[in-house]
Amino acid sequence: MSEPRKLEVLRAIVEDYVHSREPVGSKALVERHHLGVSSATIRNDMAVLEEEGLIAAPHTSAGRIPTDKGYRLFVDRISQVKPLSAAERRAIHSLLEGPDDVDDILERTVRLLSQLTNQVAVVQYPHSSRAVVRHVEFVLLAPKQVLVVLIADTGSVGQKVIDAGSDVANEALMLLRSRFLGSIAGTQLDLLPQVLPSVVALCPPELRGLAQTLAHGLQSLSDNSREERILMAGTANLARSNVDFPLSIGPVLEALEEQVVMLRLLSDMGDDPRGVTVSIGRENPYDGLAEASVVATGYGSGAKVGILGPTRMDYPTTMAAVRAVARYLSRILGG
Amino acid sequence: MSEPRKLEVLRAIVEDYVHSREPVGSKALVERHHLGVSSATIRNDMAVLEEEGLIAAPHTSAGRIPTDKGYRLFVDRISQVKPLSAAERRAIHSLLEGPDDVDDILERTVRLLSQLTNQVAVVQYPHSSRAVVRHVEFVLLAPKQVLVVLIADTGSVGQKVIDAGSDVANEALMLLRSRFLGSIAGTQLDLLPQVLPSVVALCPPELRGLAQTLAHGLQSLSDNSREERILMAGTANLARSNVDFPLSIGPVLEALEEQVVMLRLLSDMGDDPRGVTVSIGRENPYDGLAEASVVATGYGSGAKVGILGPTRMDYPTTMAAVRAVARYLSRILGG
DNA sequence: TGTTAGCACTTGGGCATGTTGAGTGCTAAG
DNA sequence: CTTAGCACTCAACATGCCCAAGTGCTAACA
Repeated sequence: MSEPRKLEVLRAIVEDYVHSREPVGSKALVERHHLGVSSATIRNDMAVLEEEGLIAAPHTSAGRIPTDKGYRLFVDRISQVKPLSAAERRAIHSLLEGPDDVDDILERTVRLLSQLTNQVAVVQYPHSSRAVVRHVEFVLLAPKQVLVVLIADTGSVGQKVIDAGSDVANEALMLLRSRFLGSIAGTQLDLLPQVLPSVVALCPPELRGLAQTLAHGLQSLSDNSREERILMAGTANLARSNVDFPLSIGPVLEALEEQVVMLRLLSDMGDDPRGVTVSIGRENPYDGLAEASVVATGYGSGAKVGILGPTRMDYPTTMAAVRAVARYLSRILGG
Repeated sequence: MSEPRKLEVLRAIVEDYVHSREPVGSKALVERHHLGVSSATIRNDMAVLEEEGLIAAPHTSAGRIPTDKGYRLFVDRISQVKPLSAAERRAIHSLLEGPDDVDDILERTVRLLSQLTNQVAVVQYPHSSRAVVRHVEFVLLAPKQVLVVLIADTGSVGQKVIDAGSDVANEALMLLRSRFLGSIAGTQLDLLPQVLPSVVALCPPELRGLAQTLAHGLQSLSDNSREERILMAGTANLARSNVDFPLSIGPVLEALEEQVVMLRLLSDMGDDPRGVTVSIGRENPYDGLAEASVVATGYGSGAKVGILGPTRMDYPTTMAAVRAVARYLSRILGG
């Protein structure tokens, strides 16, 4: 038995199955692909593939479908990246236009990616650990309520309403604002916990209580901006692509709603800087995603973009789309 | 035939059907509810109800199920609000605790409401048309990039990165900041379009170009904050509640993803200040929601909260939950 | 006039049975 | 190592049958 042909057979099975959504048999295989051998030979090859756990038969007399392991081998060794169509290139390119606002860009990115792949697209907000404090603002909303705003040089803005406990004088607030601003402007967000206490200590004693509260607010804002968030689009694709072949959609929706789960998932995936990473079926750390695959890659300074879909998906095309989108995203947001 | 009994029969049908998910027949009806008459009588009543379009039979020899019109009559005239359980009250009450931040509160609200009702919960951000400018901030991110921040007295913060075209001096920016701040602090957001031009006109000629750009940014921010957004949770409930009985979930997910559709839907619903409004099945203006119902009500100063679920839902309980949550929400966010 | 019992009729769902066709594994020959 | 041939398996489909649930109608009744 020839090793190359065995792989060729696996490829054919994967491709046919992805396309037809039905178990594929030896006969159909020789007809649709010009492998130069008979169906009997294919059958032998398939028996070997099955022994190796790369394909499986749903029941005795049906064709074979790829296993998770089979898909894994497929994406690792067999598949070649498909070039994007002109229309797709154009669509991605148009991402370059429009406002620079991070939220806007990410929003459009997920929409685009979900349309491109017909899957659920997910994007993680850019990491801001290297972000630096640019501006601090305290705004008195009500006698005892202060709005704390923290602006980073990345353009990300965090806001939070805090309860001061007692009435706050606007002058005091302005004083504290310039104190804080003077001391922490230019400081990395993740260094704030170390810097803030000393700022508080230097405040006039009568303002120290308020300063403490405000410092607390600022810190939780910086935590918050480091706390990663995700954006997604295309959940309807889950329902569409599974009319015939039910990947049970409930658990998947649950996973998608739990940002924590998705974040964990994305960050657990290796970060091969050259290409996209794929996590297939039961490889996923979350049970609800046992029938789903995630195709993701990093962009910019380490955040992830990707898609989630049924294990039975068109990996080459999907991978190409994810990679292309990530590249453009890096370019726009600046590496 | 007695009119009250007819309604009683309809109520029984709705309740049984919601509970069992199966067409309900005359015999089962007399067994489960102590209507004082025989099944034959019920059959007569049912024939009338069917003639009036309130119930329908899926096929000749099956029980009846309520039509959209039947549900409508049910919620309008028959159903009585169910009191919430103690646990539910407690859950809602705990909403009162925790930070005052609008985003946080709304986030927790949708989660709670989706758990309470086992449906998809939706909440509209509070209207801010009456909001007033509290603060304006311009931050130089890069030589030609300015971050414009607009803070309203409601605590809502809008941000936007704008491209200045040419290099910007920080001093100029600070000057403009105090000009703008002085002129528009206290102005209602929706009056900005009228006020901003005069501010620009009063600027020193050499800064007028920049001022114009900034004014433009501010205005689009105010538009943006008036532009309404929604938050939702519990989409997984769609899948769960429909394992047996398929409301085709795809179109519904699509609708949910299109904020425009949902906003339209919510605002099209009347705003009965005393109670919740229900839109049933084909009453919905969006085709994808032909098998879905929306239960919503206003809170605070006119924004909506509600849930979306299959037409076959437990209206009394759901309505009670929505109403209760809306009340608490109003209380927290202030009327 | 409204209610009831009785009954003939309809029909979807469950079940047992039969048939088909795709697909397999094995064997023996090339 | 490949191939043709063949017996075998089994899901999917079809057919026929029966049953239970449910209806509509009619005639009797209060």
